[in-house]
Amino acid sequence: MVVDRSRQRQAGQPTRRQARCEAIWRAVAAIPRGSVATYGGIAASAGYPRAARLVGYALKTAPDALKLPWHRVVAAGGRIVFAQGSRLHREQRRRLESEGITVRRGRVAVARVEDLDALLWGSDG
DNA sequence: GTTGTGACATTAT
DNA sequence: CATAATGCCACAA
Repeated sequence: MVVDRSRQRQAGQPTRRQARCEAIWRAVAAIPRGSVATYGGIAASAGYPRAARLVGYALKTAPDALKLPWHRVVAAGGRIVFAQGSRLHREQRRRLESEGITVRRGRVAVARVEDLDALLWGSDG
């Protein structure tokens, strides 16, 4: 049995990044309509706690064909990560309000977002 | 191998 | 509430 520490991955196998991105994409796709989740919550739901930044990377590189509900992903405290006035900010706000979620001063008008992403991992929703 | 950066989070000040 | 410092994972130079 050969032991190649430097190149464990076989040719054609998915890279770590790809595997993580796929898990993250699935977690994002699982966000119920009308709810919002945090980057950290998605990372945890995907099985990678503390990988909130990776969620951002995954969303940025996500193929449009997946039609992911990226607008349901907000930062801790329900804040929209995009700068107010930016195109993506208005886009996300518009999509959220389209689902009945109110946005005030760059934040979703949800009492506790943590409770929401908490129901994502544990409860059936 | 080091440094800088990014759709982030947490903690300290 | 605003800033700064760390931690986190992955990528680009």
